[in-house]
Amino acid sequence: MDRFKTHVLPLIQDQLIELGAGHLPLSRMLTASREADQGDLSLPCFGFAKVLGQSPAAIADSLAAAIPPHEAVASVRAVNGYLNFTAAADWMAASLLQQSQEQFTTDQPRTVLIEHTSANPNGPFHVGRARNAILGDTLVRLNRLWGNNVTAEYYVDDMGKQVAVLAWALAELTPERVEAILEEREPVNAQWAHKADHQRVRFYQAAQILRQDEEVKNSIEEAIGSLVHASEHGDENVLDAFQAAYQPVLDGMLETLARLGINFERFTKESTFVTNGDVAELMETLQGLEIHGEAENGAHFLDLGARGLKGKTEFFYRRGDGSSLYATRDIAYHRWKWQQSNALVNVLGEDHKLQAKQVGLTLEELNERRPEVVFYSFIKLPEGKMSTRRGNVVFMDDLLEEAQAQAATVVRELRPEYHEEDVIRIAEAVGTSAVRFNIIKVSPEKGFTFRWEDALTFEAGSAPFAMYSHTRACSISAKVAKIGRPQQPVTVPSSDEIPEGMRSLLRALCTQRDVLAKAVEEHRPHLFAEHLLQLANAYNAFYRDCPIVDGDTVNEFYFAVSELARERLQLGLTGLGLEPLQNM
RNA sequence: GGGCGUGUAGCACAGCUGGAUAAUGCAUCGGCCUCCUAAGCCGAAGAUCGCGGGUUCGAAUCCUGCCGCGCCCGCCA
Repeated sequence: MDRFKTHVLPLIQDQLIELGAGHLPLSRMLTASREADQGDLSLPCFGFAKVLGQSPAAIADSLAAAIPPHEAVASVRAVNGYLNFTAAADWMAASLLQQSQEQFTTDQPRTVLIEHTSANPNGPFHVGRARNAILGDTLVRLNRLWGNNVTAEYYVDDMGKQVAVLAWALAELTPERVEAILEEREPVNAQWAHKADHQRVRFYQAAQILRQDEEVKNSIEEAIGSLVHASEHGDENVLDAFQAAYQPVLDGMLETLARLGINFERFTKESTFVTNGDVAELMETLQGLEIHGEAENGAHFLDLGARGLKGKTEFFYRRGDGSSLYATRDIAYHRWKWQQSNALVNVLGEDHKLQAKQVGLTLEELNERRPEVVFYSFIKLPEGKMSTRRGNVVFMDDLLEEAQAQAATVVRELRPEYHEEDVIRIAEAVGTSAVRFNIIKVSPEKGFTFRWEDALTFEAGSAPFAMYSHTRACSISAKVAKIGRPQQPVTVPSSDEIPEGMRSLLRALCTQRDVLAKAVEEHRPHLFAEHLLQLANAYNAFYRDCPIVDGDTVNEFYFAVSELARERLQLGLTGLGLEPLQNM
């Protein structure tokens, strides 16, 4: 509706200048109407009352009377001090049918580096980690849809304690010992027994249990501590051993993510910045800063209280032994990232808020910009927080398998005529899409409790609902293709010949681009998800009210609108990582 | 204790850069398959917007106090 606004704005502006209120920020005041029956754009006239010395209702009335007719405007009405504009259906249809691809994407594309997921490679991907990956990948997709040039990057934590624990366990424990330690827990799901992430996490979990054991914990701690120490000083043998330990796990995790349609262009290892000297150079630079401080044992910190940080203001970036900390490496990483891209977006769990603030303030201290960060609240289970260490998790592999199975049950029931291979293909698309949508439709800062019954809903308000509208459009498309008829130009009928069911569809099609722009600029994919449901819903009303094929005759105008909607539904589904099936 | 976030119908959730009758889905109740796929459509009922104060012509939205929940406050990652 931004295009509608560009037509309406000058019409009002001229009248306001005449009335003597031309200086007010009209563009900001003219906003989308809240209810569909109010129109498309509304101008509250309360703000003019004081300046003009008249009641809002009187101002709205006189504006309504003075606005000249315009092809884009169906009606201007004054209601309760509001001036409501309704877009003309024929104008919407005509401008939508003319719009080219270039007009849909941004005219100022950015180069954006989006870092997301970056989960420690110590075990299978679980639902608790999924919000990051799904949020991040959706941001990647929406940015691309908007015309931005995007790199999706996974920052591999290849030198921390978690990897050290994994490497230690793989070197020191036998499979038999591991299973003996874990006998209280559920065994590995046989279906995933071949996947290294599921195999190796057992070693990790066993080690975590041993680390609690009074008899051996000291010696283990010492062994792991020396591994961590060596990795932080860039010991290549240790780093190689770490990589040998985690790479198969990471590969397993990526296999899971790929099933959800999530892929990365680049993997950057944390240790890179230690071995190439960036971290050492960074620490030297930080030492020269005005806010630098040193503790008794030789550890270094910055006093970020001087830069507005509240609470604990000392930010330690160097240990007493001279080694770096995770945040220090993260700063080096960010300086490197700024050389790759002119916009940085990070997707982080809310537990990283303080850390991100420290990194951001330090980057500013170094005359770099801070990245844009999208924080999300954790996904918990009804029983509580998920944890790989404790083993109370829902693995993504299990969830996707279950989703597919449930979807297959539905398909078999609804479409008994389908062949089994089609059932599986459709069920896979429906299952993975439903899982993604269930998570992406909720705004990230909201706490999220994972429930099987929510994740596996295929009704209105879910991914399959939107996918279903798309298949309806596809089947019309196929039906029309089969009829085969001479190509003729589409003529848009006058507004009063356009049924109500089509109006809501035209409106939804008109607002899609505005919503995409907002979702991308504000990093809020759920807005776009919400809109896709609206679009699908509007398509269903159109489908009901506007029969396209009647025997051998095709209503060309309806068909053109249906085709546009089909393309836009497909675009919306793809943008959210949902699979646009032809039939389901 | 301090910082950040969150609290909206039975459940889940949108709206939060102030504006009209607080949107949507599930669940509940009723209607629609000789008709382009009913994973759909139409309708009904359901909300002291956590509680108290304040600012404003106008507050779910802004400020403030309290209460509940989450995360953080490591020379861990």
